[in-house]
Amino acid sequence: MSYAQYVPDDERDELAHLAGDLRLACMRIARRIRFESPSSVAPHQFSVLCRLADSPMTPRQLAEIEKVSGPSMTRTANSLVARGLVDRAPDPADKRSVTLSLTADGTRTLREVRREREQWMTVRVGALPREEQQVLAQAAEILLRVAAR
Amino acid sequence: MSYAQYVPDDERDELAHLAGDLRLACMRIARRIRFESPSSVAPHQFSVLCRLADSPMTPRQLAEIEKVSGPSMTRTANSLVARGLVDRAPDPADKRSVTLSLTADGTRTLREVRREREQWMTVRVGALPREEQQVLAQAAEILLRVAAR
DNA sequence: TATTGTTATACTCTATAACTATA
DNA sequence: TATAGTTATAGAGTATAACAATA
Repeated sequence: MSYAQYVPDDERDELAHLAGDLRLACMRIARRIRFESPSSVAPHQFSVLCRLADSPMTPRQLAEIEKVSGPSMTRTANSLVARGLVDRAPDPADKRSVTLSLTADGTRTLREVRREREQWMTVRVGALPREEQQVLAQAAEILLRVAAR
Repeated sequence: MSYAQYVPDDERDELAHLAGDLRLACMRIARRIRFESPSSVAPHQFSVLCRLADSPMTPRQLAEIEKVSGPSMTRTANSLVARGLVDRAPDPADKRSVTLSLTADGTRTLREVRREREQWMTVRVGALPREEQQVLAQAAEILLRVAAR
């Protein structure tokens, strides 16, 4: 833990305050986007579609990344396959394994859902003055790095 | 919708891009904080504790704010009352109504959970260079306003 | 008659344990 | 024997409909 090292009290307070504000803002925004962007795919389904958009994967890989159990991922995958958004193909090399991938319909649906969700943020950021948008542009780059750590 | 007015194409693209990045960053951060801050209270319980920390409320008010049904809120409140984090008191003026409020234990638990969640962000923001922390400090203030819109 | 809250019931997503097929 | 995936079953969360008590 990097807090063993000496940091003046007021700087630590400032950092804690900044971290607290950022966490609160991110969680509130995420919550409102989830609530206020009515979507045809549930959050856990959306996550899976996003992963599969990066690359096709096995159920096991998806379960590990999404931190859910194997049976849960089977269920989620089943619902997406049933809706025609995901394709389940047997692996020719290893007959125990299957590969999940987005269908054309899945790709289109994912794009639509993303656009709906972005709409929430676009409306609000668009209403801000130019200078604040520029601050957010710098912050967005930093926050994406933070999210990836 | 404010997009009826004329905005040059490249500015609109920039805005869409900024909004997209911000949404992605906020949702990823929120997701990781939820996943990686193992807490004894589930997300929906945490939300209710936060609301009750602001002020005592009836189940109906909570259900409306949290956008869940009455019976769902009854269930959530029951679990929190059973754990001693929330107190359910009959309203002397209107005998149909009850008032939910945090117990001392509930207040303490809420404070602990918040600290755990802030820890995730504190570690990562603390690792950034001074200049980036200053950008985030400006951004935090703006984002809190955005979250409140 | 309208409102507050609860109970009854059902659906979804989650998990663990047991099972099948393949390596 | 170990691994990939599914099926079986149960536990929480959600919802709607029906009910009780009170206004």
